[in-house]
Amino acid sequence: MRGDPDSRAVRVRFAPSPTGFLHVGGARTALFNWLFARHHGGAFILRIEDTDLTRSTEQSVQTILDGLAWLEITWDEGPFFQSREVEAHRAVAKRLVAEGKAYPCFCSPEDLDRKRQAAETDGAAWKYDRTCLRLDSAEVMDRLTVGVPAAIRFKVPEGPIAWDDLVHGPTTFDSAVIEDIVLLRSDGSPTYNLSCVHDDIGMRITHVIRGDDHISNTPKQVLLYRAAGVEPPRFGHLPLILGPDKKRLSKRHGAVSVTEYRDRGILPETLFNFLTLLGWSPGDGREKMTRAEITAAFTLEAINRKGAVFDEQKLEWLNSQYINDLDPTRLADLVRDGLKTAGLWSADLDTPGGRHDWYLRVLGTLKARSKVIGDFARDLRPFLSDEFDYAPDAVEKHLAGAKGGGPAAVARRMRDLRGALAQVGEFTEPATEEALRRLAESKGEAAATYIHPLRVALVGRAVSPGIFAILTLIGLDRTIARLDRLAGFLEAMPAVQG
RNA sequence: GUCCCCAUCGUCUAGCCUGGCCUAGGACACCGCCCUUUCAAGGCGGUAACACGGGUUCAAAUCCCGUUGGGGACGCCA
Repeated sequence: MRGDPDSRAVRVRFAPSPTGFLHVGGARTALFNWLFARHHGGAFILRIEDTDLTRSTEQSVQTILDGLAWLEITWDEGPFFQSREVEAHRAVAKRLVAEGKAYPCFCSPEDLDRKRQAAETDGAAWKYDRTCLRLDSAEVMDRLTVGVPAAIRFKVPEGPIAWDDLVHGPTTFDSAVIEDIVLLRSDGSPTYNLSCVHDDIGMRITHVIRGDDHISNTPKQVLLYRAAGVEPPRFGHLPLILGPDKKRLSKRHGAVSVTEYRDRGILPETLFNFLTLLGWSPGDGREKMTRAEITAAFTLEAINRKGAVFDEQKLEWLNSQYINDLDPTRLADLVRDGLKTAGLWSADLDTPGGRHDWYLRVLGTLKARSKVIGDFARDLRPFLSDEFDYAPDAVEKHLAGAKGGGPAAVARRMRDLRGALAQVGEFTEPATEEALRRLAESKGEAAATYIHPLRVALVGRAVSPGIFAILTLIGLDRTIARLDRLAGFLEAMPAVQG
């Protein structure tokens, strides 16, 4: 009931201020609006709230647009720029003054700051003291004609303010705790609450869905709707996204911008799905869902009232699931840039007939254990280049360790293995596996004592996909070369170790 | 400080509106076992929560009140 849209077609908006990047919190707000619109076949409108000219930048607008596009949160109308409506906003403020619902305020920001600070040291709550409301009209005229800078304040009427929140249910404020809202700054520029209400009316917004941090703005806006003689839209306040310390997610928690997650190798479908699960669930236990499934299941009444901690580990888990589902061609597209910066890229990886098919097979074996796209540049190195280091933990565990009998014993096994592998007719997984196992058996040793050092020789690490898959992907010649390189390394080891 | 919001495993949540099916279900993480070739992946299993106190009721995680705790807002920012 709470969330059911009435007979009017649903019209919602996302209204970011372009003063930085697209924050995941903002993205989630956009997402829920988008989902609500799509679920009800309504319109999703994008409005850029750039009324703070000193902080708004064109670059930030672009970043926000890019972030939304990347997440495929598409808008039906806009982007509209709030700054274009400035004249209309001023007219509204002037009309309110004429109607006696607002008044000029000559208090300087410095004066107000001083009073605020004084109140704070007294431990008292600060609220504008209406100094300028008490001015007689002659005094006001005098100051205005002399050109004393004046802001316009809305005269907050007495009485309770209530609305039925789409998420929280009935919510009430006493107007006694609300100070007279500044509508126009002394330089004549409109402020947030005025602009927001005016534009929402103009755009015929039916549901305002935004973060919990806006709850205290809502009574002010309800007042402005009343003053305009317009029925307010429905309001729904989303719980905040929190950091691990349960405080509002912010930069000090690490990555918070959509772009950072993209650059780190989180897939857009992952972030979309994950953000959706922060404060909402379909109620039937499903977690990994397509956007169509999410859209179909989405309702506002299923939204939680409690803030949700952004769990990076779960995000990466979800991402690993999505990576595993990726088709090889798209995966190759996603990995390409990372390979280029790592200097591992060559055109024949993309050329059918070149190493393309082989490359796709390599990607296929690696993807099951990858959490982020960035993992691939690291894991692909031993396949695309002969230049890679032996990881210290792998050296210690499988080359130097007493378990393998020390470097000399390892060297002997690898020498034998080199010979055995060279004898293999067809260099396939079963054939190489059989050769290795037969060798180990003939020596009365565990296959693992051959496999581990071999892995270090081939990829330089203690972890990898199945060793025989790697072996065949790397091929006989390069395997031999790598075993030789390992032999040299082992020989030098005692000296290196001191 | 004032106002507002919130309260189920460490985390995301199901259940709450319409009390009984809840000795509270799922997922991430963690631990163990299996598979095995190490880690991972996969399979199986385990540890782990109704903040507290009153009340209503035959019966409360679910309804009411209070306490405590947490968060947010208190701008001529949006």
